Amino acid sequence: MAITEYFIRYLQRRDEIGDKDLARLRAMKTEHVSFAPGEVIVPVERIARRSCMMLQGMSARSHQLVGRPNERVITAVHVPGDFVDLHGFVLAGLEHSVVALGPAEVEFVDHDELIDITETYPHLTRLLWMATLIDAAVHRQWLVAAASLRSSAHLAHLLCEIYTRLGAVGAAADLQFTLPLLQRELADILGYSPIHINRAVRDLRDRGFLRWTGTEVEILDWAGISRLARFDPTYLDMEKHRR
Amino acid sequence: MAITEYFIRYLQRRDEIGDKDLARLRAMKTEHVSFAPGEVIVPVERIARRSCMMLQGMSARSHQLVGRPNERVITAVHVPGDFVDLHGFVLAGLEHSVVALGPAEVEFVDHDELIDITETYPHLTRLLWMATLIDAAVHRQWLVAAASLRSSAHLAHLLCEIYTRLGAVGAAADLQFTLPLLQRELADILGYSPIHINRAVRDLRDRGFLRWTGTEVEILDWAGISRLARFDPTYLDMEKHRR
DNA sequence: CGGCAAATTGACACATCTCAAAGCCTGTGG
DNA sequence: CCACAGGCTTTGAGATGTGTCAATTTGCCG
Repeated sequence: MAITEYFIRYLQRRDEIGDKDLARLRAMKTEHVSFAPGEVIVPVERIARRSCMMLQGMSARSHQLVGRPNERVITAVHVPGDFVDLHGFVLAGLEHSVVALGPAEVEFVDHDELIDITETYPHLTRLLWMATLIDAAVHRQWLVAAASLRSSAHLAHLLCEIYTRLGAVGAAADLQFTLPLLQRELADILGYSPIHINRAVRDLRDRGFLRWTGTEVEILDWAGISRLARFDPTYLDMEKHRR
Repeated sequence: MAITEYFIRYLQRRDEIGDKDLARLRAMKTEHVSFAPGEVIVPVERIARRSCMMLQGMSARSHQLVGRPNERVITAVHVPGDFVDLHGFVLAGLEHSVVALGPAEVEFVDHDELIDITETYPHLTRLLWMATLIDAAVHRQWLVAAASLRSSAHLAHLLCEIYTRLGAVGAAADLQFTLPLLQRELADILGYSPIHINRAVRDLRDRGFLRWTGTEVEILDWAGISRLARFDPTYLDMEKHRR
């Protein structure tokens, strides 16, 4: 199996990749696996031996709350092209699990491959590093959104971000996309109760910002919704730049 | 000027550093600069040419809200030993500024030094990468805390984290530390109004968890306060581990 | 001693949570 | 083809946490 072309697009959007680096990427051995909605893709573990890239569908980093077995917090959502738990390669392990949101397909990569890359391909190493830093920038933006936006605007921000990230790798266009998330999952992501999420969805619908039936979302007024969310994609670092 | 020994302690706590790597670290040229409370240490900029390490005092990553000039959100707090804006080396720039909290001293490092390290010292590179990933793990934990804790517990979590991080580099002990933060700054960090922060501080005091006068904090009941905050330092990744 | 910024307190408004119930899809089995 | 079951979505009403505004007190520094 070969590495997902989505991830190569993710990188090429942000920097030039030399022929040798590209060849090394394409030579990475990966294992393709499919998951049903809600399945655990990567469990909490102290020592990880492989990491996974998102190929189809979406996944989430899920933090179980101690002493409250029915509650969890989702701190990241991943779309095709994301190297989901690349950080598990450098950290001592993951303090969260990765779960499928809707049906999902991923490619697992052995850490042996990553060690080889970091020993011999410095520029490629910086690009992998970059991918984890963009995740961190997204975390920061979520903190900003949580502290500064009310529920409807907060939800709007998430929608703007996901659409932009899908669009960046060619997985969405024309202001339409598939969002395989239950309202309960949106609640875990944004830190509200499911009931409040429902009201926020209705609010965005009532304002004419979007159509949303089942898992299909169509944004009707991008200018309006991104203004409400104060969405500025700079943090996604999507410009080409020498790294 | 030589690199801060605090940062070396930060790394050595988490992995063995070979003699060559250590020598390379100590050979890094740095520029020592002091800042007054509230001063901008690193402005928002599209292309950074150097990064800074915290030497004394504290600093914060401050996000200015567009259209609301008097509001900001703080997404990270840095203590001695932290490589504050190392991520600016790999990203196209910073989407936030770094400001001094109280009087602060930092060491600036040219990115030329970091390029050299990433080209020639793979293990040291992974350790620098690790430092940025621990910052990201802290971001995630802040997201979890924001979504799952009420104000007093949320404030308690911040105090537990800062004390633990200070202790990890030998900058605090005996459950006492200096916290050079105004209540207004705590509000920007935790996403509450300054008035509500005040109530949370009083609550923690009233419960007998701590003494807090001016910038001096003394924790009287570590077990109690860390239970309230559901504080588990695993995310700080403070165990030795081959990276 | 005076002045100013920060910390503290009170009262009320608003956002969000919880509990409870009703409506709506979708898959399944008769 | 219909009836049912189960999970998800939607709605309502009251409780709680937090924000805002206004005023007072404290503490520091000139």
